[in-house]
Amino acid sequence: MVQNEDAEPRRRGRPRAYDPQAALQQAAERFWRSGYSSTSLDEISAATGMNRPSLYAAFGDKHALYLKALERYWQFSLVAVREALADGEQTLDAALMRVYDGQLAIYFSGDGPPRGCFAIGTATTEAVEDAEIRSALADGLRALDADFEARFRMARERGELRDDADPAALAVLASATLHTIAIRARAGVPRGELREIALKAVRVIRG
Amino acid sequence: MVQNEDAEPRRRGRPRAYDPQAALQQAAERFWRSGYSSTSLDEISAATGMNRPSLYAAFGDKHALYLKALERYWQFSLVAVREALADGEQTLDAALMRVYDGQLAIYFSGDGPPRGCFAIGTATTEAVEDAEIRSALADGLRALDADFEARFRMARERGELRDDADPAALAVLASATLHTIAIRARAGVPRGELREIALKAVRVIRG
DNA sequence: AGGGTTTTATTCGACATGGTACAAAATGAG
DNA sequence: CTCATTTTGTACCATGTCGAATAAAACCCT
Repeated sequence: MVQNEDAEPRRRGRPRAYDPQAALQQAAERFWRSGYSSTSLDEISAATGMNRPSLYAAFGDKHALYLKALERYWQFSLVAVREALADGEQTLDAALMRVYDGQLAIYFSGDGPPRGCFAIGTATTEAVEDAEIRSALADGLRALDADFEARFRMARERGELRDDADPAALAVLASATLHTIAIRARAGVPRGELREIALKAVRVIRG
Repeated sequence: MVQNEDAEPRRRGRPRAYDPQAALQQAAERFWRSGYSSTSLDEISAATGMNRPSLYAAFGDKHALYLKALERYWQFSLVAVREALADGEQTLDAALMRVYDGQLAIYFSGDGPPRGCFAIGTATTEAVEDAEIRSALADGLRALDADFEARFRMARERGELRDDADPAALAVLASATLHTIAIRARAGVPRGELREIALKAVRVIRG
C-alpha cells in the first residue's frame, strides 16, 4: 500500500505520463489474451505506452504485475455478479441469467478473439506451481460460490425452491455452469451457444 | 502418421535408446504441471532422458510435441470416461460417480501437487491464440458432452429420468461439474471436497 | 569386415526475455 | 534562478530458449 493512492497527487518530481490504473487495465488485457508466461514485458510495455523501468517502478516485477491485474479482474467480475444478484425483485431464473449475461459480456469484451474468464483462463495454468496465484484463484472461486449460495438461500426462504433444496450444492452447480462457459469461450464456442447452455442449466438447477 | 508405429521394430540403424511412448508420457507430465509456455525443452529433455535433437527428431518442435501430448491425454481420459459409463447394469448415479472418481484419480495422479485436467488446465490458456490447440480442446470437450449425453438418453429410456428430461442439457451440466472439479483441483481444493461436489451435483442432475 | 543407416551426443548461434544502470527531462520548493 | 526530487528513455547485461549443424556411436545387411 502506497500512501495517498489518489488523494493530493501534487508530488515533487516529474509528473507521471500515464494513469497507473489505465495501464494496469491494459496490462491485464495482454495477460488475459496470452496468459502469464507467454506475455512478455515488451508487449505490455507497448500496450501501456510505459517503458519497462516505469512499469517496474509502478507495479514491481512481472509476477507482481500479474497478481495486481488478477486481483483487479476479480474485483470487477465479482462486482458484476453481485450487482446482477442484488435486485431482490427479480425471480431466481432472471437473477441467474443476469449473472451469466453479465459475465458473457466480459468474456466477449474487447477486440480480438473471445478471451473467456481471465482468472480461469490464465491463473489455472500457473496455480499448480505458484502459491500466490493459486490462492488468488481459490479466493475468487470461493467468493463466487458464496454469492450464488446466498441467493439460493434467499430463494429457498421465499419459496422459489423446494424446502429440501441444498443452497450450497446449487451454488456449486451455478459456479460450474459459469466455469464451463468460461472454458468453452476460450475454446471457440460462439456466444449464442454459451447463452443457451446457461439457459438450460438454469432450468435444471431451478428444478 | 508414421508407417509401422509398433509393427516390426527391426530397423536398420542405431536402435532408439528410449521408448517414444514413454517419453511422450513424461513430456506430457511436464506440460501438465507447468503449462505449455513455461515448460522448456530442457526440462522435457531432462525428464525424458532424451536430448533435444532426439526429441526434435521424434516429435517435431515444441508445439507439435505439446499437441501430441494433448491428443494422448484426451484419448486416455475419454477412454476412462467411456469405461466408467459402459457398464449398463449400474444405476445412473453410480455411473456418473464412476466417471468422477476416475477423473479424480487422474487429476491427483503422479508425484507433486495435484494437476487437475491437463487439457482444461493448460490448453485453455493457449487456446485463444493457437488455432490447433483451440480445436483440440474443443474436440475433447465435445466428445465428453457426447458421452454423457448418450448415457442420459439411455437413462431416460430406462425410466431413470423423467420423460421430459433434456439429455443434452444434463450432459452439459455433468461436463460442467467435471470442469469445475478440474479447475478447483489446480486451485488447491482437496480431493475429498471435490468428490463431495461430484456427489451433490449428481443428486441435483438426477433430479 | 566394411559400407550404409539411423540415432545419439556435443556444440553452436541467433534471438528473446527480464531486470537494471544511468543519464536526460520535467516538475515543485526555496 | 537553482537545486532537490521524481519520472522517463536509452542502453546494457546476464540468462534462458529454441532450433540446427556436425560429429560420434550403434546397429543391420552384404
